Amino acid sequence: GKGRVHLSLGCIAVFLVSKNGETEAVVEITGFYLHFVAMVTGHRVSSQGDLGRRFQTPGLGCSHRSLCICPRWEEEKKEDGVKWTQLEHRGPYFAPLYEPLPDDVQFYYNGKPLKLSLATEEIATFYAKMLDHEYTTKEIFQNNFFNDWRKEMTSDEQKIIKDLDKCDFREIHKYFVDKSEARKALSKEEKQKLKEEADKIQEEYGYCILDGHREKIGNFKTEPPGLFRGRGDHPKMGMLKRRIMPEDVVINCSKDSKIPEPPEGHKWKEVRFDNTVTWLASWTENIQNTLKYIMLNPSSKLKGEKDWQKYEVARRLKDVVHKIRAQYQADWKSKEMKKRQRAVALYFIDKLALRAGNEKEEGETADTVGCCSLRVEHIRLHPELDGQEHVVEFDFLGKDSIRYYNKVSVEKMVFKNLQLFMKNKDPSDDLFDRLNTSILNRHLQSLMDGLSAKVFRTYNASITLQEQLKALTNSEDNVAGKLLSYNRANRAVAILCNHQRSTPKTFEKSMQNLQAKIDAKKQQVEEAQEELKKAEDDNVEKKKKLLKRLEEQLDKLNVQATDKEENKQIALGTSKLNYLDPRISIAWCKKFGVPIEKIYNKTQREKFAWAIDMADEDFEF
DNA sequence: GTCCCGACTTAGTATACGGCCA
DNA sequence: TGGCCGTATACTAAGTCGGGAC
Repeated sequence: GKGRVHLSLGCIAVFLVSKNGETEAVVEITGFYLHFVAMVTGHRVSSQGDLGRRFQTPGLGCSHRSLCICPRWEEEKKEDGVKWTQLEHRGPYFAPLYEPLPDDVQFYYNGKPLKLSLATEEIATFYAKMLDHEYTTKEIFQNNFFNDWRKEMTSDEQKIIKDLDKCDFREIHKYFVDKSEARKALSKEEKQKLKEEADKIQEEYGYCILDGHREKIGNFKTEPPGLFRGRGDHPKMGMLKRRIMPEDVVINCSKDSKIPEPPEGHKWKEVRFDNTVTWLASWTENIQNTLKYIMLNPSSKLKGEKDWQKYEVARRLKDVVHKIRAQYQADWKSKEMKKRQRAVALYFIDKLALRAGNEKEEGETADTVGCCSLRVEHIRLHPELDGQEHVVEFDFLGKDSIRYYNKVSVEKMVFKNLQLFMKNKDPSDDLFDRLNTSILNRHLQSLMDGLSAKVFRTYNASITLQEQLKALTNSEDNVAGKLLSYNRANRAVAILCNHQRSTPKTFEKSMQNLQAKIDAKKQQVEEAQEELKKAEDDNVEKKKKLLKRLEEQLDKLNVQATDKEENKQIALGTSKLNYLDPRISIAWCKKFGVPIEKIYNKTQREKFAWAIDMADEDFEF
């Protein structure tokens, strides 16, 4: 035919069958691989490859047995903004109800046991569970908790419990510690039973049917009540997060589907049939008064296509980025202050992969900033520093209160502009006082369809990976060596995007373990060398072989240690999952003979199924 | 232009799981 | 077989961004 058909692993034959003047791709398969790209007709197929059809494991509503060729209506392009034509699900799975403490587990006030009402007791257990967490030592946390707790007390309790310092939760705390120990110590059979129960819930509530396919839901459980744990210096830490009731929940599904039943004796807040959104249920949480949603798992077609689209936008940026850079450089000299600020901010976003930086409501969240919301106090200007000219020193808290610290040598014009922007301002004033994210994004949109600040992060992350892989991979290396190169390329991106993690608690110990292994291996290598020297003629080859194997093993361990050390405080996962076009990695795997499983685990392979189907070794971002 | 909100992506950490070794 | 350890998954907070009201 006119199009190309991509064959996936396990695919043994493709037929094009004409039926009623329309052609269908019929795919015969072997083994388990049920993901395909095949082009069902009526569809334009570009040589780069449309996403095409990903055939899926058949689910409810699908009559095909071994693979699923969707009914025609699904092939039709949906109207603008329409996300689905059919959506059926069971509604959320609610957090288990509170189980009262046994009578022998007591709360003490001022040294005396005090029996609490059920509601008061439940909230007390939230605090008790967190007793050995650093949170409970913070004054804001304690105050917020105590305030909210008192609100839920009976008036009698309110009269007695007036001082958190006089509250003794230790017995309750111990009860929960013991309980979790007991859970761990359960026999194999008991654990198995628990697992089966969880699987049953997953099976019942964890999937929905979307346009004829059974799709996995991302978060099908409502969030249990507890104490809010914000990140960083959060003014609301310790506040009570209420229990979500069916009466709080809005259900979204299709009109003609089986509408989920609320739990007995309850009703939904609302049932709506909105096919322009992708969520299945929503509720308003009480801490920030914002909406929370139940949505699909990243493995779903809906999410996959969106993800693919995101990378396609970033690839389009690649074509125009030179022009955009030239323009913002020219704008550094603009007569309009507004334009200059926009141009400098965009330069930061492009060069340093900063986030856009929306305004935040003061006092409602931790004080964090992004590019547009930078304040004067967040940068320091050094005309000269460590032998470099025009150095900008950044020091601020970004998303999740992760510190961004960086010293960057910038163009002279940028430096001068920054001096200008900071003139006559207080440290707490906005650096870019004539700019915000909506102005910036409106401008970006005018430069390229679909362009916004975050696209630069995606683009720069992906292009960096591609370049680093090219620079670092040595085709002579063994798989372990190639993987080290991959991790280093990945790490370059994580550093660019400032993806950090706290050093794992077990880091030192596991490093020691690894070092011990290395030492032991070294010893073995030395011994093998001795043996080889002493070996008789007919034994030399054998000894050589052994030595070689040991040396390779030692090599591998050393590589592991290097990798581990370099990764100590850097989180690779976030960029891998959200910023790096998976087709780059897949192409690299194919080109250098590295199994994809070495790069992506099962969940990640499911998420990136679209890319695994699509990318061949020549893929270029 | 500003403010607000809804929908969606991106983020780090806590915990569960499962394989390996003594 | 039980405990240890590294990895995978669960969890949910915290961003981005566009659209509508004013």
